[in-house]
Parts: sequence; structure tokens; C-alpha cells
Amino acid sequence: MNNAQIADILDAIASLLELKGEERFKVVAYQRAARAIALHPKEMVLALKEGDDLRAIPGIGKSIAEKIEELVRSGRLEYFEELKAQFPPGVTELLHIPGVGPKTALKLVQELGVTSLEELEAAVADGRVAGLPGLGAKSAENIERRLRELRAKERRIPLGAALPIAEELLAGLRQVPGVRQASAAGSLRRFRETVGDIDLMGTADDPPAAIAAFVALPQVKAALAQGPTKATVLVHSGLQVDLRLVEHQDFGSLLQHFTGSKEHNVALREWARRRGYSVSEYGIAEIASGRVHHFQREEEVYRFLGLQFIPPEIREARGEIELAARGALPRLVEADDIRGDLHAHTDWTDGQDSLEAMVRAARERGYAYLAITDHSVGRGITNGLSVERLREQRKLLQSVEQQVGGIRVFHGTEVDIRADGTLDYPDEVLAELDVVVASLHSALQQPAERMTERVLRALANPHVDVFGHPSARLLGERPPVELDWEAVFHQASRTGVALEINASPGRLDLKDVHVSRARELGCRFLVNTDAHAARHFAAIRYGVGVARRAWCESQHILNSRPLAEFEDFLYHRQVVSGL
DNA sequence: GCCGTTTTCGGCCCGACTGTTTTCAGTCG
Repeated sequence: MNNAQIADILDAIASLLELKGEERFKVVAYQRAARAIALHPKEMVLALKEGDDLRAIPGIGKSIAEKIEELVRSGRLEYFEELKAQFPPGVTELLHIPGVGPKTALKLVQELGVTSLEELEAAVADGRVAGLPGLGAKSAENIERRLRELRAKERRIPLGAALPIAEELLAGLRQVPGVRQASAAGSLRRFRETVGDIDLMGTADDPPAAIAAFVALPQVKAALAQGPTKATVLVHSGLQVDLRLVEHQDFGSLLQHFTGSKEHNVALREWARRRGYSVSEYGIAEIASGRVHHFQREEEVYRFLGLQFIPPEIREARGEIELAARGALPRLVEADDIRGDLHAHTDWTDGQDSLEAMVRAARERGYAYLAITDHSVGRGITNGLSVERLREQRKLLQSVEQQVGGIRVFHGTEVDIRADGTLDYPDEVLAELDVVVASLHSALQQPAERMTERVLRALANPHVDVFGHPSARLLGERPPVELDWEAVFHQASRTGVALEINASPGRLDLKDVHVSRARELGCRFLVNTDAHAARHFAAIRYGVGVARRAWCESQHILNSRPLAEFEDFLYHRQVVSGL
């Protein structure tokens, strides 16, 4: 049983307790515990095996720790089974409908015997829902609409699709006279890998005029709602965007509030409350006197509470507030720290731009180094390089490096890890290269055990420097491979192979939680774009966002290190080979 | 059920919206 499954059960318990009418705080305790487990980098199975005290995890106490132990040990939880038995199966499904909470769900179950979305649909259609006490025609109508929406799309948009749209809208908004502040908020600002919608915040001298200008932007397909200080629009990609404008003096508090996460805000407010303050989106009130403090800038909100500024990417209620109080937050790596990209393709294989164009683009970004890593021979579909072409490419690379100047260009490969864990070039060819990125591209359906053996074998090859896009997932299109991550991270840590944080917006691979765990185990990382065109280098920020969400500092990210130090990694690291 | 800068007991974030309510409950972010 993995953490995600445990978290699901804890969430289900919370829902059942809600239905039961249990005290709200007990419900919240289970919801918090579920989230804590879902975000916990180390698998519970392993934590228990190693004798960790689960109560050290914020939100986990004696009672829930025991339940997790029972779940891990036996695969089931008596308490959960008993709770489930008290309700018709499927009733918690109703809670997934926005607008339907425990009270409404219980009413639907008890009065109408509805236990599934299908039955609910029927009950709405024949008017039984509208006839319930406390509900009316309007409620039934809303439920019907929400049911439809739930079916149509329960999909979130990849960060890489949403962020450019948000930035275009913000640029448009900033052109409007009188607009002084404009920023994205929400999960987009926290760099979550997918977002449900886009939240924008701003201040304007004349809010209604700014709102009017906003809904008239060319990106806007339709305005769903438009008030004097708020607008909700659809953009052409179908994404929903909310804009909210406030007084200049309150922008800091507003941005803080709407950036979230919800759990971070709850933790922050509890923390403040214990010190006599009440925090809301309108400012910070002194509880004793009622005096309210206003903040134009978000930094001031945290400073007022005696906290270091907490970067949005780590606002997830994972202990960041306590660290900020002690002034002990990590110095997260920044996009400007990145000095080179170690995974790039050219038109020698499936890239769009020439080798020279790629090198020039990297130098223009101010990079000190770049690796050209075209595909290996077995990737026929990408025109993978034969050994002869690979060697030919090196000659060109050396002359381009000289011509362009000011940037070190490494010759590398993105070599296929074959189904049996061998690599797609012989060792003596790999030995000629500066950088070897080993990646999975085929036979991605292997069962976990086989896939793990395959990867461990590949990482044991002393020529391999980097494990490329380790899970091979494509966001929203292809699931990650089945892999014993713990074993892989241990292997990478031992052999010194760097794990790639692939910044390509369709991948974001490794993902944040895995990066956290690998970092704990002593792994180091490369944030690479896997650029297939010069313009793709700009995607580096998505990968940096993942690294930041995993609390990575510059020391963890090898390609944020100066050239000399990076060459130490390539040429002089202690290579441990063998399985 | 969790937790501790008043506390091992008695608290537990805050405000807005919606619908159905004649003063508020339920739900959401």
C-alpha cells in the first residue's frame, strides 16, 4: 500500500465521518492527515520498516499513526470497514459534486435512497430532488449543471499551457491606464504541475474601467461574469480566468490569500491567532484591540508576523511556517542560477534547429555550458545517430564551439535504455562522450520489478551521468512507468548519477514529491529542458519550479554550479559501478 | 483527532456566496 492509497482511505474516512455528523474538527484532522501523507516524500511502508515515528509528521497523532500502521501491516483497516458498513456503497461519490456537501448528500441518501451519480441524475430529472425540504428548484438545477460539468471535464491544464496565457493577460492588463499592480495567484503561482483555472490579482485607480478593458482583451473568448471589481472570463483554450481588483493598500494581503495553498493559509492563520492576530485577505487584525493593519506588498504580511518571506512554491503547510519563524528557510534555487542545459537535441535527429543555432541560443541566455545530446541509434523514429554520425557530429561541435565562443559545449547523447537495461551504444562509444543521458523510451509497460532491474542496471553503467526524464510520463497523456523509486534513488545516490528534472512542460519529470525524497537520500539533480528547438530553452523555469517545490537549493542542482565545478561532476566524480 | 510562546485541556482560519431561511445553514476557496 503506497502513500497515495493511504491518503485516499484517510480522505474517505473524513467523508464518512462528515456524513455521520461527527465533529467538524475530527473530520478536518483526517483531511489534514490525508494531505500530509500524500505529500510525504517517504513511503509509509518504508518509514515503518525503518522504525520512524509517524507522529513526527505534522497532522499525524497517536490515533491516525496506529491506523496507518494497521493499513500498512494488514492492507485493511477495521475502523474504516466499520464506517463504510454504516452507509450505502457509493454515497461518498456524491460529495465529489461541487455544491453538494455532507448535509445535502445525507439528505439525498436518506430521503431518496440515492447512492450514485446515475441515481442522482434520475432523481433530479423526475423532480424528487427539488421536492426535498431545504432544497428547491434552484438547487436541483445547480446539481444538474454540476453533474454535467463533472462529466464533461474533470481535467486540469498543464502548467506549461496555463502560464503563458496568464502572462499575456497580465501584460495586457498592465497596459491599462491606472493599473498599478498585477500578478498571478493560486496554484499557478505556486508552480503546481497542473492548474484548474487561472487567478489574477491587481489594483487599479479605476477598477470598473480596468475590468472593462480586461474582458475586451483579444485572448478573451467570453465574459462569464463581470462586476465592478471582479470578472470571470473564458480564454480561447477553454481555460477559465478570474480577475480580482482591490484597493492599493490591500494588495499584499489579497495576493497572499489567493496564492494559498488553502492549507498554508490555515496554518498561517492558526499560527497568527496564537500570537493574538487574525489574518484575512483584508489585512491583519489585532484581536485584542480590533486594530487592522494593511499591506500593499505580500512580503510585509510575512514580515509583520515575524516570518521570513515564504516563496509561493513551498506554501503547502509542510513546516515552512515554523522554519520561517526561526529564519531557517532554505535558499531555493532560482532560474537565474542555472548556468547550463545538459539535454538538447538538434536537427541531426528530431530537433528543429541546427547545432550552431542551439549553441548560439544557449550563449545568448548567458549559459556557461551546454550539452548536445541527440538520440541514439536505436531510436530509428527520431533518426538516431549511428556511431559514424555521432563521431562526425563531434567534429562539427568542436568547430561550432570555437566559432561561437564564450560557451563550453559538451558532446553527449541521450542514449536509450533498452528493455533489458543495456544501453544503445557500446561502452567504448559512450566513453568518448562528455555527457551520457540515459532515458527510457520503449517497453514502458514492463512490470515494476523488471523495470526496476532494468533501470538499476543502466544506472550502474559507469559512463552514465544522468537519468533522463525518469518516469517517462507525459502529463495528461501517458502515465509514469512502474518503478521502485526508493531503489532507484539509492542507486543514483550511490553511483553519483544525476537525476534529471525534465523541464519540458509536457513532462515535468521527476515530479516534486519524488525530487524531495531523492534529495533526502542524497541524490543530485540537473534541471534540463530537453530542448528540441532553440526557443525551448525558455522552459527551464518550469523545471526550476519543480526543484523549488521540492525545497532544492543551488547545491542540489548541478547545472547551477560554475563550469569548473560542473566538470568535476562530469569527469572526476567517484564512480561506483556494479549492482 | 491534533496540538502547545497562556494550555496535556480546550481550543481548533476567515470571509463570501447561494438558496431558502424570516435570521441562517451549507458550501467553498
